Amino acid sequence: MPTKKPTQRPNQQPARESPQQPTRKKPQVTAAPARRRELLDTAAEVFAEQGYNATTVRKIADHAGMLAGSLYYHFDSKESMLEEILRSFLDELWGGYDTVLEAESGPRETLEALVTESFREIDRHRAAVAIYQKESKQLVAQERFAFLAESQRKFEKAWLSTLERGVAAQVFRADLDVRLTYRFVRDTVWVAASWYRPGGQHSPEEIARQYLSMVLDGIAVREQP
Amino acid sequence: MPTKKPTQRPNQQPARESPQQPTRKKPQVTAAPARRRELLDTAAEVFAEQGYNATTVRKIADHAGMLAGSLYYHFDSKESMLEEILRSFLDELWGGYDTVLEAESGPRETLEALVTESFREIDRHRAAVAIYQKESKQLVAQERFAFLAESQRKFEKAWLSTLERGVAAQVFRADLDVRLTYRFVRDTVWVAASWYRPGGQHSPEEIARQYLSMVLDGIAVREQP
DNA sequence: TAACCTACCAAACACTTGTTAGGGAAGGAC
DNA sequence: GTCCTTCCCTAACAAGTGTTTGGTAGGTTA
Repeated sequence: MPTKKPTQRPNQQPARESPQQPTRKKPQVTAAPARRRELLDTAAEVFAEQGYNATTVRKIADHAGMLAGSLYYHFDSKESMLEEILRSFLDELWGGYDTVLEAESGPRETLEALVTESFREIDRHRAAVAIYQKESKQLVAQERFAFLAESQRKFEKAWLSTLERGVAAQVFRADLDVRLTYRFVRDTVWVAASWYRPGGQHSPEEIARQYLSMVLDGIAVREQP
Repeated sequence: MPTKKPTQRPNQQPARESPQQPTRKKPQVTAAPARRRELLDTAAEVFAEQGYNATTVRKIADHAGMLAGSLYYHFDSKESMLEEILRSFLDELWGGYDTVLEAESGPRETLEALVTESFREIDRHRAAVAIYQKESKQLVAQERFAFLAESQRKFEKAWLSTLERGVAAQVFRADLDVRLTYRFVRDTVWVAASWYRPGGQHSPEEIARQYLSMVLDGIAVREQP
């Protein structure tokens, strides 16, 4: 009664380059990643829109055109979907961040690059970012999501050290509480994921430019000589 | 911490013959507000900490030292608790905002007053603000929570007009997208509820002061002799 | 004294939740 | 053809969900 017509989709390649062990019924981790990613993407959309707890596996299955039980052919559990979504997002995020940090530019250039990179990630992983924002606080308590805490520590260290370098180099103001500034910049950037829509009138780089202009120079008109 | 699980499978059919009886007294709306507020406060804490959907009425009852069913002596439903929490918060918020707006000060003073008032509300209604931040987006769709949408419109109007007045008066920069600036300021302020803890080392006014300093003047050092 | 009200408990109810077994259609491999 | 793998469906399960009903201890009033 509550089920819809399952949509048949033209199948793709049966990529099979690695002969499986005789272990039965566990294709989840090694199966063809195409359909897997597809399902994870739709799951991420629903998670982001309705919240993780309010999202039932039946809703995800609906959006994917299949039934709830069928999801368990691809994934171990609802929670493992969430974990994989967040993991792959953080992996890519840190790929970009590490590149920026290893460049060892000046503090202002580093901050600009971090902000720009962040908006690019929001552009590419809008759903994952929204989920991260909403749920990470409750998830870090679980052992399974301990990698979130580690990421947060790295994150804080990267931003704080950049800000402190800037204060030392006298390019950032010294009269501000650095931790407050950190939270200010961090939140300012990431909250954008809640309203940002890819394909809008502003590119990620353009948004980053304006945000940086506000954060660095403020919104007040400067007194001119 | 007594936890029982009396769930049973087999069906039962107890005698049930309760015809039209005089409707039971429903003191929910008119009862002594003391206990009511007490329960709403603990409910708000749990909602804020665990998220509305992840919070069961049994958890709320646990925190209040009673059983789940007993909550229904005071409230109609779980949802009505949420509604009352958000309603009373918004009522007080607009009490403060309207006072600021009716003063009709200059744009910069108005913005400063709005930000300061916002941090005061975060200080007084931390839980409600956190709930509002997390859940309002999904709630506005429901007719019951239409008052959230109305509040958002008023909110946006108040901030946007203040910013536009400031641009016209040449106290705020004209080269920025006003809507982007609005979201920037709005998010910057309210996200603070996610990490702010009352009784910390910074008073709401002090936090407002530093935030305003960053938003208005930026975090970069100004070039000055 | 009895009647009444307040604020709770105890126990269930109907429904939803994530999850699991078993099965089967489609298609390539042999 | 037969075998095997992939991918999904049908149909249930047990635990958990918000909520309702009836009852009751203790205080207040008549």
